[in-house]
Amino acid sequence: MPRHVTLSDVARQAGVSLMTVSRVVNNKEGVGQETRQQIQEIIQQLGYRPSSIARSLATRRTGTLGLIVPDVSNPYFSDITHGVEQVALNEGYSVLLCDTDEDPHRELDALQLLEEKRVDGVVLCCPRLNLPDIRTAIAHHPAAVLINRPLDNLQELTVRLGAVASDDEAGGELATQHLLSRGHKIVGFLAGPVSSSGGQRRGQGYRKVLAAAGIAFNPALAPHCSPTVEGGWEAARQLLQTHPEITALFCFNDLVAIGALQACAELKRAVPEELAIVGYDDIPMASLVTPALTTCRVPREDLGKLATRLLINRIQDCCDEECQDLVLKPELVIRASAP
Amino acid sequence: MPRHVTLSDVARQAGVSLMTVSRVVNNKEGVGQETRQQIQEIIQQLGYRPSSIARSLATRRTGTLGLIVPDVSNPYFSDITHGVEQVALNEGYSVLLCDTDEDPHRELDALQLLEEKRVDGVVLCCPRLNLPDIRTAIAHHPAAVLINRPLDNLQELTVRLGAVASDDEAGGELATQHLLSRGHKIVGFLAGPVSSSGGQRRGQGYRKVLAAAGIAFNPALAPHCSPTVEGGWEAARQLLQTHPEITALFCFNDLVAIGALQACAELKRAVPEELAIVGYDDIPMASLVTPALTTCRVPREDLGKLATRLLINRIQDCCDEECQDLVLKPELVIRASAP
DNA sequence: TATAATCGCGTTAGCGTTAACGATAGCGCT
DNA sequence: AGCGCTATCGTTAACGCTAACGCGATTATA
Repeated sequence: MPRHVTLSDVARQAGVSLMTVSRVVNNKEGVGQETRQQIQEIIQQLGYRPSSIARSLATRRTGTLGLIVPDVSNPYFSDITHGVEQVALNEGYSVLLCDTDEDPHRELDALQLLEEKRVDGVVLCCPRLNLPDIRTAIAHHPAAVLINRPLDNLQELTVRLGAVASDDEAGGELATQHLLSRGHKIVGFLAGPVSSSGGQRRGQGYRKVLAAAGIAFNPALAPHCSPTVEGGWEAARQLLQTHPEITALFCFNDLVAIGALQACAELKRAVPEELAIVGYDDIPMASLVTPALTTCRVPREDLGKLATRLLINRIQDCCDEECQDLVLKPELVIRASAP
Repeated sequence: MPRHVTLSDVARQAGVSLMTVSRVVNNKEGVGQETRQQIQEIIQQLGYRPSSIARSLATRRTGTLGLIVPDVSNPYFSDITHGVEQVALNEGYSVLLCDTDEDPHRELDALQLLEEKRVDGVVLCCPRLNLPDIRTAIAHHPAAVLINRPLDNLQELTVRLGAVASDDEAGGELATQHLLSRGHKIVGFLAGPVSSSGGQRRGQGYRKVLAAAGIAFNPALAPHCSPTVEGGWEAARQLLQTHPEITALFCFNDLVAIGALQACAELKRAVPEELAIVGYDDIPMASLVTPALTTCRVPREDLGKLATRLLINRIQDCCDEECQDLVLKPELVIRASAP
């Protein structure tokens, strides 16, 4: 590996000054047509590539964003990542990815790492960290956007801050409303983990719609469960046996809904004829099970895209007032499991 | 945003020279116990964070790896990404992610970008680029490892090179052998896209095992199809109607296999009783459809991990001869669709 | 014609860190 | 005392680039 070609190499070769070459490289004005072309040729010929790090040191900006996710191999986060990547690339930024493996401690480490790398901003996705730690770690960054975590009282920070989230309450309303509009009176809710704030918000939507329809909320119809196929299977089995009067089921997420489907198959309850099922997220799998799942589509890629646009706005300091704390509405996708 | 604390700030505050502080920061020897402790305190107190870019400029290494994937939102690649991330973090590297959106042109751009960013090495995952372009673009990088692309005649390059891949031929053999061992005589093969080298290698394994069993290969039983659920559905419908004597089907990937499952449901052919089906990849969905898919598990995360270890070896120049071109064996996962 | 404005390019001084070498003081040993 | 050795610390010069200013020559303006 011979050492890289530098600006001065090019300058010497062309018989001009450093700055002239620099101006050509960066497409800045102040160079004559003739000189410019000549320099461009020499750049080509020598295979010169500007050093991003030297430039960063001089300009005090890196053109790099940090992205912190709990687990890229989770489709939920990989979709977000994909969205972030797209917008970043479009706007001329690159993305330094940090996978924390669902470990809050690593999240903190990542935040520090990104600080040393002097990224221009950070997208912090579904942080598992507690608020105080987020606060102190984020404070040193020039800009940051949170995904799926409310800003709470972080506004006081000097960092340019933003947040985007999907509106889980609206999602819960959407799903429940759909079931009621199809004539169901007794609607169960597999609520997911107790600690899930997303599940809580979906539950709020569920109860709100029930209340509006004059139906009393019955806690026995809304048991918690782990957010997996097995969790859904167990909870559905239990619920359907103790409360056979249920005609519709709103599930914490699609995996839980698939578990419920399996339980129905075993209990010989036809879906959707005897029991309608609605999931949440619209993961790719949702459309492939039989019957295909009616579900709430969370715009994951859009979350990533929006967060990144917001972040870049913050960085470039064109902070429109309106986009401080954005919320994306989910969309109901109607399929065979609850037509 | 006040400007960052620098080494000289700390040095001034502590009344020592720059280098002394630098030595403390980097845990190098040559500093007295007392001085060291005192400097550490000042570093804490001032909240000093070393600038990775300034350090990179001085040391000519960035501690960053480039990862190029066609699409992070594809579970196949997000699993690989996860593996890369894990090993990189463990070894003290960070990862600059480039999502090319399946566009060869972007792949080239990414390679150039990473060059300007002066990454220490690149993992190039399932490149869609043609060989000459890969060759020239990769040549400027200090080190590179390819995933799922043979080195061919790239060895001549001066870059430290490596490659890892999953052994698709072995996978094809595994699947076909399993079906034959269960007594099947007439085994179809949904071959995937014509251009897929992976599909070709799986087909080689399929034919090899057939030949070994004294069964003549019949091209009519191995149609191509697009690598999607729909592609599998169409091809399976067609094949099963024209060749009802088939009792087993080996599919290009799990999506195709799921398509085949759907076709069977429509054609009233019971799986596995009347038709055994084997998929490929073992995506999360494979275990959730009914019946659950027997499939070849490709160790995606391991691919990423191994590639990264290989790359870091190359970078640190401890190139064991043996690990130039590694191949990972897939594993057969037996489930209900072909017990 | 004098004055100002513009264009094309060069000079200088950093950006924050480390490599390489030098310098000093203290210590043990003969 | 003289010698060398080590431990501790400082000095200098990069690393490759850009911001900011400077300066002469050409062109527009009064």
